[in-house]
Amino acid sequence: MNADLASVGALLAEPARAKVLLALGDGRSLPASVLASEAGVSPPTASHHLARLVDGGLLTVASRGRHRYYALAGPQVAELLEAVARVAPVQPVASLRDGTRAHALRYARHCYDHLAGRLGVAVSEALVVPRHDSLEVSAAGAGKLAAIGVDARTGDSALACLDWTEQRHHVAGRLGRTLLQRLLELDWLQRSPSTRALQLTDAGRAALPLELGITLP
Amino acid sequence: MNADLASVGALLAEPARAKVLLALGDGRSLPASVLASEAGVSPPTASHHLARLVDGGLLTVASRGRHRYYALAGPQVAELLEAVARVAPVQPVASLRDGTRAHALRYARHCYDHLAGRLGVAVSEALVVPRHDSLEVSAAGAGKLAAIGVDARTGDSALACLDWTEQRHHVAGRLGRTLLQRLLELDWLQRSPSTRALQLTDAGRAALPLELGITLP
DNA sequence: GGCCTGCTTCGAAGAGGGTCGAAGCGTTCG
DNA sequence: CGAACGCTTCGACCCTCTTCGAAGCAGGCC
Repeated sequence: MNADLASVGALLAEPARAKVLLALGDGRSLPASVLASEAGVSPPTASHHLARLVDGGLLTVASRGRHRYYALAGPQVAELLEAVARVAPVQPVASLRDGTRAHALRYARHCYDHLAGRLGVAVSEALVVPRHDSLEVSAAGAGKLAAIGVDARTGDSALACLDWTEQRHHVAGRLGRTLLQRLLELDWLQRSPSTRALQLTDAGRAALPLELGITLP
Repeated sequence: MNADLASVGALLAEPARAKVLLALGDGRSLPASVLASEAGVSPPTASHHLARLVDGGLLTVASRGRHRYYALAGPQVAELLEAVARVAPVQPVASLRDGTRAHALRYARHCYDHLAGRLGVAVSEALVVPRHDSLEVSAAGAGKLAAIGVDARTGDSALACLDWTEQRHHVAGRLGRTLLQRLLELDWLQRSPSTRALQLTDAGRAALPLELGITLP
C-alpha cells in the first residue's frame, strides 16, 4: 500500500485551496482573479495555491490571452471532492448570504455532471428503484423518460451517487448526465452563473409534477 | 456549498496519520501500539494523531482492557481513502521490503470488503461485462458463480469499483463482498495478518483457472 | 509605442502544527 | 500489594507553510 495520501490531503487542507476546489466543483473553468476573490485571498496567494494544485494534479490550467483558466483535472477529482464532503462536517454558516446560498444548494445543484440535492433525490425516486448496489429504471420511469425525450429502457441500470446533504441516493452516471442535460435543454432548470445551485424555472415548476409525477420538495 | 473540506484534508495531510488510515483500510481494529509502529512514530505522537482522527470522525475507538482498538468509522471513510488513492501519485518505494509488499498488494488485496488488484480485475472479467455505468453478471459468469456456491443470476448488476493500481474496474458492492467471502471460505485465498494483501493458496492456484476460467496474472 | 490589466515571482514576517522525553493514570499479572 | 505494561497528557523545541507588499513579466487596447 503506497499511495501518497498525505500529499493529496495537504492540498485539501488549506481553506483557501478547498474553496477553490469547491468553486470549480461542477467542472467549470474560471480565471485566477475570480478564484482569488472566491477564496478570499490576495492574487499572489491565490496564484501560489493554484500552482500547487496544478502541480499536485488536481487542476489543469489553460492560457487564453492574458487570462489563465483553471479547472478540475477530471471526473475523479470531482468524485474525490464528493467523497470528502460526505465525511466532512457541515461548516457553520458565516453570513445570511451564505445561508440562502446553502439553502439553494441543498434544494438543487449539479454534482459535476448530474442533478443532486433534494430535487435530485425526488427525481430519482420517480424514475428508478434500488436494485442490489445500483439503481434500475422502473417501468413507469422508462415511460416518463421517453416522454421527455431521454432514451432508457425498463431494467437499465444507473449509477447511484450518495448525496452528502440528503444522505440518500440519486441517479448519476450516464443516465444522470443525459437527464440533467435534457432538463436544462427544456429550460426546466437553469444554471447559476457563479455557484453549483440550479434554479427551478416556472416551466419546470409546472412540468415536473406533470411529466415526471413528482411532488416538488 | 459549505462542507468543510479543509478539516478533513488536514487530517489526511500528515504522513503519520495517512499511514494509520491505510493500515486500517480494510476495516480491521488495531491497538494504538501497533499503529504507532506502523506509522513510524513514538507512542505519544501516535496517541496525539489518533485522538485527532477520532475527533474528526474518521476513526472510532473501543477500549478493551488496557488496550485501545482503533478502526475506520465506516464504509464511507474507506471510500474516501480509495477516492484519494485514485488521484494520488504512487509513492516511491523506500525499501526492498516495501517493494515486495507493494508487489503483493498490486497482485491481490482486499479493498475494504471485496477483492481488488490484478486478480480482482481478472476475476471480474470472467464473471461480468460492463453495462452502462455498472457491471452485469454474464451468462457464463452466473454459471461459474453457481458452481462455487454464490447466488447470482444473469443480468444482475454489480457495483463497479475503479482500481487505483490497475486503473480498471472490478466487482464491488454486494456481489464483491459475498464473492471474496466465498473465496476465503474455500481457502483459495488467505488474508495476510498485517497487510491488505491476499495470498493465493495452492488450492486457489489450481481451482481458479478451472472453476472460473481465468488465466492467473 | 505606451499604458493598463492579469498574473506570477520574490522576499520577509508570522502562525500553526508535529515531534519526542518526561511524567501521570488505569489495567493486568505475578 | 507491587511491578510492569499500554496509553495519554504536558511542555518545549523546531520547522514548514501561509500570507501579503513590492516588483517583474506578459498580453491587449488606445
